[in-house]
Amino acid sequence: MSLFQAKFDTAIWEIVSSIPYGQVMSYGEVARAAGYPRHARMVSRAMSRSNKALPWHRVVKSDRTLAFPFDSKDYKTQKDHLLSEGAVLLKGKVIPPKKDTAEDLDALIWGPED
DNA sequence: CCCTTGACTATCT
DNA sequence: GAGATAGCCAAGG
Repeated sequence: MSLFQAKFDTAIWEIVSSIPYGQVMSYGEVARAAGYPRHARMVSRAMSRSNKALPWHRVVKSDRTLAFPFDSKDYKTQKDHLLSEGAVLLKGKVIPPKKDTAEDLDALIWGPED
């Protein structure tokens, strides 16, 4: 295992573990927060290398859609986890369950249909 | 080495 | 907003 992976993986795992219940971060945001800008594509690799239980389902693409193919099993698994945490998928985009701001209520009530 | 592969992104049309 | 395009960068063949 390369030295890069050793440090990179640890940094990534820490950030992913810090994502609050029901919330999400993009691969690029995680990479940046871990101190590795431009390494968005490495984030998924670091997560799949983890043997511990990581809330990987809280990591999505920069446009807030899921990274897996729509018909894949992984897509369904991730979606189920997010839904169970109170999030909602609108037009494929994850909407976190914050019900205390007018902005989010507007998104739920007036946002585009399915 | 050179080439290909991604659970990616920003920036054009 | 949906494609296309060009960067991105470690791994593995």
